[in-house]
Amino acid sequence: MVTTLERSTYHHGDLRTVLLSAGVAMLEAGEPFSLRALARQARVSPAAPYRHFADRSALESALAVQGLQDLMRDLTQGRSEATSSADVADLAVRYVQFALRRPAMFRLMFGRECDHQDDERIRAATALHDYLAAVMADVFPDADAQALAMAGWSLAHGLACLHLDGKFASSDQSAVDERVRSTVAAVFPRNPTNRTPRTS
Amino acid sequence: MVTTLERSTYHHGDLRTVLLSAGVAMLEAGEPFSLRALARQARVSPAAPYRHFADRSALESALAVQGLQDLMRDLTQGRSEATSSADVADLAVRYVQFALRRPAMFRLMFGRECDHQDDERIRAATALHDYLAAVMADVFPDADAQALAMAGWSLAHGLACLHLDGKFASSDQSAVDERVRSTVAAVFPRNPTNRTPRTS
DNA sequence: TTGACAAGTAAGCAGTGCATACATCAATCT
DNA sequence: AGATTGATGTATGCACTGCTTACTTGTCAA
Repeated sequence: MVTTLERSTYHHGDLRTVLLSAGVAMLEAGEPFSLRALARQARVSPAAPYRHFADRSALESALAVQGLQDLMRDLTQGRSEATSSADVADLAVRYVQFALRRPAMFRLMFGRECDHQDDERIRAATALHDYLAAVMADVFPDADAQALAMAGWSLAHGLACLHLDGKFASSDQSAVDERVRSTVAAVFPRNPTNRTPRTS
Repeated sequence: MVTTLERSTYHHGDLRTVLLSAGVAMLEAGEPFSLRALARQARVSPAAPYRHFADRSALESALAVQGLQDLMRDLTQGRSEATSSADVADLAVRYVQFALRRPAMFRLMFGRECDHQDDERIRAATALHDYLAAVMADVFPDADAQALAMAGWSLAHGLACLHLDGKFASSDQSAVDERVRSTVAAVFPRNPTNRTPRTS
């Protein structure tokens, strides 16, 4: 007997969302992530999750969507409409902070080949890219916002990965922040014209 | 019976290097990588590799060292001493090409937390960073080479990861190259003074 | 020659993803 | 009301994984 079921009803109620939130918690805690462990935590048989997710990668994809939305929230919250050159560095700092604070989730989101058929996932990733491009268009109105968005995202992503990997000594939290900020400043030009927020 | 041993000698001869090169080949081929599969390919019992590697992660670390050295070779070869701003973009292109050409190896090298005790691995990574810093010092003699090296590496790494992940449509090889080049150009300043090669 | 040691093997553990067959419940349609 | 049916969970088992322990085999040096 693999699980002692103390549940009164046969049906779980809302297994899918329970699995997802348990999965998030499991990634947060850094525990080894597996379908069986998840089922165990939900007090459900090892095969039950397959009623809600085609396979392991589908579950991972769903978790990745959650992560992308969380990341998006981290990036957007607390930012007013006014944008300056320093805001770009702030975004990078938040991005790296997310990766270091939730390494397992970050790796799940980016460290494997993802399911490109998953509409929700594509939407979440696209939203992130679009937001970045909008910020860039605000800050650098005379430059190619798409190219800058790609550069900014790539730079932040690379910083996050390399820090996660320990390629750069990441002793202190604030030290990392400072390094990210100065790295971004090294390649991103100063805000040329401090415009008012765009009206559109 | 898990393996039919047609080997004449009991001892394999040079199992360690055979395992390593078989591992590289396996990553290249995109086959699922496992210790047992490796042992199978070397026509050796599943426990034999443990004579040469403490555990799976030690083997992976050794493979990652090979990958880092290969990457270093890709980056350094064909580059003359003369350095211009475009050379920086070239390095990024080569970096991304490496990742796209050998995705499994690239993920092995960077996609997991690595063993920071492995001296050889640290040395390989440091060599890469130092090389980059030297190039930056050549191309931008008036700037902070360390910061630029970090920015350059992060940018290239981020581009590689995001392309691998399919975050940017990577239809054509040359299209990817062009995009990488333009992205780097978007944030890296033009070469201020086209100096002669440094003499030191 | 022999004894120590390195380098293999055999067998088995716990854990994994996944497939199949079966049990149970809840809602729907006569 | 009562039968049917589909969704949801269970039981069981397969092939595979990393890893450990105990054993065997060959090599080399004293």
